[in-house]
Amino acid sequence: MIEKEYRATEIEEKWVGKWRDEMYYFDWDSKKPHFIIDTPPPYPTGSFHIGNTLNWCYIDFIARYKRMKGYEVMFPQGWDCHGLPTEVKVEEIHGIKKSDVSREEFRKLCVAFTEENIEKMRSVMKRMAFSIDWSKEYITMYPEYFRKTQISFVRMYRKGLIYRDYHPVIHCPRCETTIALAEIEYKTGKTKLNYIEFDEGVIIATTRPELIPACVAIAVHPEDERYKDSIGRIVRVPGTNHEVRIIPDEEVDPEYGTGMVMICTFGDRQDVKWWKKHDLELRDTLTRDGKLNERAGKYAGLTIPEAREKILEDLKAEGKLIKQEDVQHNVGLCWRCKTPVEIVPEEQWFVKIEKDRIMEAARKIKWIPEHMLSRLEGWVESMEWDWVISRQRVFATPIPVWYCNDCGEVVVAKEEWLPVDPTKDEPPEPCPKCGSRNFRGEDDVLDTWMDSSITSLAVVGWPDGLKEYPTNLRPQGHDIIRTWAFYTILRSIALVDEIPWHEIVINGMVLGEDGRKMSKSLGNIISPDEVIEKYGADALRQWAAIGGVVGSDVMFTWKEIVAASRFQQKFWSILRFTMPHVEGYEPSDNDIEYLRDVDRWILSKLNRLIKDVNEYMDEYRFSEALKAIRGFAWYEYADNYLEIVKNRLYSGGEDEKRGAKYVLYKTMDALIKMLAPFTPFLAEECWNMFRGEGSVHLQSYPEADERFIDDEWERKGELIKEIVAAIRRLKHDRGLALNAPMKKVMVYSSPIDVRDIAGAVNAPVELLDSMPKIETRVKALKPKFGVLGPLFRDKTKEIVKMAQELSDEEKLRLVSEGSITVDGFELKAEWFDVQMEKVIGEKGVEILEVGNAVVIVEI
RNA sequence: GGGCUCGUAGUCUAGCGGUUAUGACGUCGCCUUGACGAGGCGAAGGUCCCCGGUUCGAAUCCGGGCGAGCCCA
Repeated sequence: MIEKEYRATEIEEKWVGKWRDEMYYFDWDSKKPHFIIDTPPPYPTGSFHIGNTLNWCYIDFIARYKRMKGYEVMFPQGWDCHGLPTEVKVEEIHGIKKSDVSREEFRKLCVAFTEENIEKMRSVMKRMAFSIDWSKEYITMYPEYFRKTQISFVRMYRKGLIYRDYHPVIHCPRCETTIALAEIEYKTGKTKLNYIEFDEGVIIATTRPELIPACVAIAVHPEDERYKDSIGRIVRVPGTNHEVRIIPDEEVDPEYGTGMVMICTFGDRQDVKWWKKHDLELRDTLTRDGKLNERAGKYAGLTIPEAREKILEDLKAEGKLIKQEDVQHNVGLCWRCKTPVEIVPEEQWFVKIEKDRIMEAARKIKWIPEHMLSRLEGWVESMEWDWVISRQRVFATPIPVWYCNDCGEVVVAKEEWLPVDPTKDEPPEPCPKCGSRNFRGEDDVLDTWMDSSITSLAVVGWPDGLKEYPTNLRPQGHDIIRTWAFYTILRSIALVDEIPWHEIVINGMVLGEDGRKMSKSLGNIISPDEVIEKYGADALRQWAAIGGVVGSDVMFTWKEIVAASRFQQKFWSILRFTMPHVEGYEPSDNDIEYLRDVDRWILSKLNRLIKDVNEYMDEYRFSEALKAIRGFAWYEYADNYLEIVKNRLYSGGEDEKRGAKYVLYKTMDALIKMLAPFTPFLAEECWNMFRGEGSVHLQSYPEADERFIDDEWERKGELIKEIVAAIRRLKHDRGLALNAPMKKVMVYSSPIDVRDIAGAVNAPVELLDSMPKIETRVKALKPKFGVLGPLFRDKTKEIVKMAQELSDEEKLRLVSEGSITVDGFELKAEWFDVQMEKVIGEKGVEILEVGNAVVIVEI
């Protein structure tokens, strides 16, 4: 006997323990068509969050579906390990700064920390039943992988796609180190906006007078009438012999200060933008410890605050400081020491961005949803400079380059030397230019996106033989179209001149129950573990499928989880009902002749469902697929079909049962299989009960059997269903139990099989050849004493008696005509509550109209 | 500020030129029917954001407005 309750969490844990990883291993030699997925390698934060869950659910639905459709599916899993957050976390945990220990030592701590985090996330992924091929796992911080990153660097360098140049970086003058954008803290403060005269009619406003020696241009808005004539003019920078030009730019705000702005290298990020855009000269006036250098002339050697004071003093003396006003401004501070950060130019490594080639490739890829391509398009068009790939950090892939200390030659590693860490390894050959063995290793490292943008190549064996390319599918979030998707396309065409994948499926973000993005500060975060613990992984997977269209943001709601787990219980009940009836039954086409109208009807509906679901799955429309399956199982199959055939199954003869058993078997088989990609645990448990052997996940996906799809059968079945529903409604309205027996049911309609109606409504049913004569009779006239009393006082009783003594014919006339005159007295219908009834012969009946059929019920 | 997406019942959502606008949750009645009360049978609930246009016909297409969200500055 099957248990009444479906205990999701218990059953799920059982299967997590039983399933073997080998079920999902990808075999290169398989003759089946291959389907290769370029799975996102998440950052190992230690927690697999609900956003990841949504993304991986989509991938798993696809992977499981494609496997059942006969594909050899590769669902690999990688980990994108390098990066600042881990460095910060490791410093926190060990109470150190990365400069306190050797690079090697610090790296080791990061690796150990990351390994722990990966393990935590892996266990959630296994608990979620993601059908990952763990034998294909890659971890970007390990030499096997970062060798690939380094090879990609070397190859692109040799192709002229990577070069070295000056580029601004953010620098903390106190820590004397470069920091990342993410490491800046912003603080609002007050400062003075200084109006400074450079030349007659050229007054600029600046909050950074100490950077005047770094001024390389002056900008005005091209439409600004005040300065139209000044454009192109050359002026001398005060306190220097340096001359700069006045240039036009739309981004100058004419309302701020004088509408004339000094561009210096570099005061802020806007300066960097202008510097690039107008191809301006570079005047670096700061030393790395926060002082002015020799380019600042007489101010050289002063600290930034000292220089500011001195310069203002001098300008004032010359009468060039026109006025000063208080303004609010945002100042960027080093997150560690709270010193204001500076932007300084440093030599950096770049990857060339070839916009046209990238867009040409992007357009060859199928984007789902389509409009996501425009996000990439807009991004590519707006890019202002090449991709800076060097970072001043430790935990990352080393740049495989040395500099010759004797002749300055840049020595890029040969591929066979890789992997390598130039901060500790020497190149195996002397300097090719001067023969020196005296090198300085590059201590900048690579941007993490350099690791993760070759995943599509790495999963198919590159660079040690590219087994198959492009891959089939990239699934990822829309938040990283401009990064991960963009960089992967760029690198794929740069390295192998081919698109990375045929299709890209974009998932949305997960919103909290309040409809806002999940965040710690809003306190609306839900962790997958919490949901799994309460309702199990299948319920969470159903939420992911049904929550929304692929690509749109999806809200997390507990009620959706509850609805999902209710469906699981319902499906379990269906199985529980089915099992005793199909015990020992083997389906055979010979049983088709025993099918009755309702059997044909539900089989047609089932096969239509199979057809639709195949289509939805092919188009990644998971919510429609699962909705269709759930709707059919619950409302068509359970509520209607099973209710109708129940009686035949319990009380019918052996031959009568065969048609129903055939349906039960075929339906159960198809439904379990179609649920398998969505609810792998429930499906497996049901399969195990139903078939007793094998795994549902190794079965073929149901294909529609066109023989059974038939509009005519559906119309007949639909009519039977409607008739049963109408009779059940009648019983309900009369306060009768739904299985209460009735005297007789007569059906006048096009020919249908009424046998199953009899069982379902518990009454003999007769199909009529002709419409019987139905008459209407007044069943009762109930006097309204509230009306009669005031009118007739003591005569009331006589009136009532008179009415009741009317013949059937007279009563009918009273009702239809509104009054009748008896012995000269006019009786009015409005004095009575009238109850009518339909009669055939002498028997009172109920007449129900169902579509074109008439149903006559004798209760 | 730029780009993209979205405004449909109390809430969330489907439909994206043509029947009575889909479903879920919630609300309100009735019912322990031999799988399921986490169930069954029924009911109420909508200016399909606003204004214009195209069309025989617009929730659906186009333009404008208002509002929300996401990504990037």
